[in-house]
Amino acid sequence: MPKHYNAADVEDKWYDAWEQAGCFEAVVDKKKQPYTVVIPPPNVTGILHMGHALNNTLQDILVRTERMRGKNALWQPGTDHAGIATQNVVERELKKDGLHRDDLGREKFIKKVWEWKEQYGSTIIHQLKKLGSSCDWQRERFTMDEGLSRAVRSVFVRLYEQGLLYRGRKLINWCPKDHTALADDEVEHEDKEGKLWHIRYAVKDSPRHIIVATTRPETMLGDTAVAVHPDDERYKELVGQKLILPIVEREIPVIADDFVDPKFGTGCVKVTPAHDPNDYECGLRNNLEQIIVIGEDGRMTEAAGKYQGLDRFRCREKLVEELEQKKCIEKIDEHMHAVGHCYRCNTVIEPYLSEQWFVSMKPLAEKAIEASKNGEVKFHPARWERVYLSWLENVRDWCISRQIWWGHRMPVWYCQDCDEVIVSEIDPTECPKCNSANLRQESDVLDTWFSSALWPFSTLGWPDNTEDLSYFYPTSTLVTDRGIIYFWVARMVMMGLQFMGRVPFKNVYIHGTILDEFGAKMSKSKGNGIDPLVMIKGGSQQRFGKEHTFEGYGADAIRYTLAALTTEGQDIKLSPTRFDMGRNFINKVWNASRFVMMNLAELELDNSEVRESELAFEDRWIISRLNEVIKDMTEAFDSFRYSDLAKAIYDFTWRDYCDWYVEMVKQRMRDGGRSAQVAGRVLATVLDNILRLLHPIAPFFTEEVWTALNGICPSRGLGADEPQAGKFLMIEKWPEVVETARDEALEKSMESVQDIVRAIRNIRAKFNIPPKDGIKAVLSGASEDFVETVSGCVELIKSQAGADEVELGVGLEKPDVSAAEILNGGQVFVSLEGFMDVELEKRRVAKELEVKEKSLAALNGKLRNEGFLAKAPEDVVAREKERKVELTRQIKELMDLAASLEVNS
RNA sequence: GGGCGAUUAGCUCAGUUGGCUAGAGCAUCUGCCUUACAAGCAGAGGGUCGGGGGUUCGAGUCCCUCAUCGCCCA
Repeated sequence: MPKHYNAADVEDKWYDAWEQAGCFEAVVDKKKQPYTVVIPPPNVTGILHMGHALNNTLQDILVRTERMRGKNALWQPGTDHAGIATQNVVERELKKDGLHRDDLGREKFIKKVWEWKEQYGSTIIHQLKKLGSSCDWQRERFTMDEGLSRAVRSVFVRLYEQGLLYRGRKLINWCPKDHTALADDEVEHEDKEGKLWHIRYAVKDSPRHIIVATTRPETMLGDTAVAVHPDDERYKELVGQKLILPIVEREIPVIADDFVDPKFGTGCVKVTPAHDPNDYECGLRNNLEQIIVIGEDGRMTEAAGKYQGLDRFRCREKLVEELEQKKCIEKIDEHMHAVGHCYRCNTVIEPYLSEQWFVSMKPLAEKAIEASKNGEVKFHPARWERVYLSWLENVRDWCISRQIWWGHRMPVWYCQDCDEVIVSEIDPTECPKCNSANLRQESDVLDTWFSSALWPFSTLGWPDNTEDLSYFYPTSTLVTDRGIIYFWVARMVMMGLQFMGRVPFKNVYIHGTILDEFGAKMSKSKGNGIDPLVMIKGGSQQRFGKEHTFEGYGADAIRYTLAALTTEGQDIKLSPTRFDMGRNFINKVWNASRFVMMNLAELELDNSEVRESELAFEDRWIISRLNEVIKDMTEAFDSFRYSDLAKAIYDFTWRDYCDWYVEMVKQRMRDGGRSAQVAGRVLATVLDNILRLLHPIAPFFTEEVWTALNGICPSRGLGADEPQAGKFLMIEKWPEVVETARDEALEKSMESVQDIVRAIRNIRAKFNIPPKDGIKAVLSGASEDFVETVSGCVELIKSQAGADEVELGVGLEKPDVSAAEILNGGQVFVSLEGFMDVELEKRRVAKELEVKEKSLAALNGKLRNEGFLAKAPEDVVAREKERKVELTRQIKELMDLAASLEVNS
C-alpha cells in the first residue's frame, strides 16, 4: 500500500462497480420505507460549478446515509431544458455561421436545439458522477421528455378548466433582447446611479406650468395624464385642467390619485400607462389611454412620432436635448433608483403591454401558505419559511407565456374562422364550435419553471397513477439554494398540492451560497470560480486572470471539506487550499487503515469470541467513545448539521483512534499473543465502523479501504460468529449505538491518564529532553481516588509518555532535581538529572500560580454571591464548590513548589 | 423604505435549550524523518466574543440600541 492515498486510482472504478451492480437503483418495495430526494434539475447548458458540488454532496450524504439505515432510497436525477438560456446558447452557435433563428424557421431551429442537447446536454450529468452522486440513473428525466411534456399539458389544461389559467392583455416584464415576456421574479433589480429630470409641462390656456420629475423622460411620449395627490394643496385647483405635453403637443389631463407620493420630486407624476407598472394601475383606475411608444425590440414605435425607430436609450438623449432647447428642463438631479434587468441576459427590462397567458396565483398560494404554516413543509433553517411566505403572500398572477421557440408549446389553438380558443391535451383537428379545420396553435411556449414546478411528481410518472408515484411521493427532503425559493420551491408546493393533493416534500434544506475567498459570489465574469472537476481530478484553471495548476484532491476530499464547511445555511467562503483539510483527513484515515491492515495481516486473526473480560482498558475506552460518536453523528444527521457530522468523525478518528488508541496498542501488537488478537479485533471493528460512518461523506475512499479490509479480515465485530462482510460498503448498515458499551466513568479515567501523559510530554519538551532518553516520573495523588484511577494504566503511561520508570502513590515526595505539573487530583514530577533549569521552572510555576489564583478569585466571588447560592441549580453550585476545593489544593501545591525552588537555587 | 444574516484567536469558522478554565482547522513558534502517516508526530503561544445599555445569581448565548459588511424584497 502506498504512503499516500491516491484518489485518481480508485474513484472511477468504484463508481462503475456500484452502477453495474445496481446499487443506485430504487425499486418499489412495500416492506421498506421509501426515502426520496429529487435533484434540483441542472440546466442542460450547465457545467458543474461549486454550488452544484455543494448541493449534490449534501443530497448524496442524505441519500447514502438513509440507504445504509435501511430505507429504500431514491435519488431522482434529471435535467431542465432551460428555455431562454438554451435558446440563447444555440442562437450564439448559429451566429458564428452568420445565421439567425429566423433563417432556419421554428421547426429546423428546434431540431438544432435538440441536436445541441444530445451532444452537450449531459455534460453536467457526467460531472455529477465524478462527484460520486448515487442517483438512480435508470430514472433520469428531462423536462422535455415525452412523459414530462404530457404532465405539462395536463396541468395546463386542468388549470384552465379550473379557471386558474387565463389569457389577458396586461403590462408585463419584457426583455427586448431575448424578445420575450418574463415573470416578476425573473427580473433582477439593481440600484443604479441615474438622473431625475424635472420637466415643465405647460398648463393649457394659462401662463402657468407644472413640473414633473422622471427617471425615464423618453416615456413622456406616451404620457396620457399627470397625477397629483388628492390632498396636495399645491395642485388642488389644477385637477381637471389640461396640460400640453411638450414636443408631442398632446393635451393631457391633470388627475388626482392617491398613489402619488407628494414628498417625492415635485409631487406631480407623469402617467405613462403602457410603460410603468404604477402608471398602468393608475391608468386603469382613471380610464386613461395606453399609448405604446416603445416596441418589442426596445425601439420607439410609430406613436413616438419623429423619434420612431430610435433605440429607447438613444431616444432619451435626443429627447432631453430637444427639451433643453425648448427650455422645458427645469433641472436635473443625480438619483439612485432600482432598474430591472433580465435574469438571463442582464438587459434592462421594459414594462410592456401585451397579450399573455397567466396563472391565477392567489388560490394556489393560499394552499402553499397553509402547508408551511401547519408544518407539512418544514424549512431548515426555519428562517427561510418567512422568505417563502412573504413571496406567496404578495405574489401577483404569473405570466407563463414566453415568446421563444425552445420549450413546451402551449396546448392552445385559435380557430381562424370563429375565434374560438381551444385548450386541449390532444391536438385538435377541428374547432368544436364551428367545425373549421383552420386552426392555429399558439406560438408561445411555457415558462421553464412551469415544468420544473411539476418535477417531484412528473418524474415519477404523473399524470399516470403509477406505483412509483404512490410509493415514492411525497418526497422526503429537498436540498437547494435560497436563490430559487420563489422560482422553484414555492411553485412546486403549489403544484404538488393542487395536483397530488399533498406537499411535494416534507423538508426543505436551504444551504449557503459558495463565495470566493474575498466573500464575492463566484461568476464567470469575475473569473473567481473554482472548478470542482479540476479540484477533483487535478489540472489547471484561470482564476483572477492567472493560470493555476492543481494536483487534484479527489472527490472525497472535496465532499468532506464542503460538508465540514456547511453550518446552518451560512454562506461559505472558499479557496482551493481549503480542500487541504479534506485531503489531509482522508489521508490520515488511509494511513491508519494501512497500519491496521499491515498488522492484521501479520497477526492472522483467529475469529474466536472476544470476551468482555479480555478487553483492555483502552479497548473498552475506544468502544465507549465509538458509541458516543455514533450517537452524536446520528443526531447531527437527523437535524441536518453537516458540519457537526464531519467534525465528529474527524475528531474521533484522528484524536481518539489514531492519536491515542492506535498508539496505545502498538506495544500489544508487537508482543503478540492473545492480547494482540484482542487488540487486532478491536482495531478492525472500530475501523470498520469509522468507514461506515464516513462512507456517506467520502464514498470512494471508504469503499476502497473497506474492501481491502475484507480481504484481510472478512468478519468484524467481537463475537464468535460475526457475519461476513457483504459486497459493497455502500449497501451495508449504518452503525447503531450499543448503550451498554458506553462507560462514562472509564472515559473520565482515560482523560486523567491523558492529562498525565500530556504533562510529562510537556515537561520533556520544555526542558529539551531528547525523545530517545527515558525519564522517571512520579505520580503523586492527592487522594486514594487518583491512585485507584491510574493504577491500572501505569504501563500505558510509560509507553505513551516515554517514561521508563513510573512511581505511583498518595502524597509522594518530589524528587530533588525535577519539574512538576499540577493536575486534577494530583501532580506529576519528572526527574531532570542533567536537564534542570531552575529559572525556567520558577517561571512555569509562577505563571501557573497566577492563572490559578485568578480563577480562584473569580470562583470565590461567585460563591460569596448569595443570589448564586440561592438561585443557581444545585448541581451547578456543587460543581463550583468542588472546583474551589480542588483549586485551593492546587494553589497550595504550587506555592510549595515555588518555595522549594527558592531553597534549591 | 422593509426583511434577513454576519461581526468570536493573524485568517476561515464552530459554540444546540443561558452554567466547568470560550473550541477547531489553517497560519506562527519549538523539537522530532519515533518501524501507519512530514498531507505527519509531540509541545507551545495567541481571544476585553463589533460598541453601548438592559434582563439575570450568572450573558459569546436573551432583549434594546448604535456601527460596519453582505444578501433578498419593494
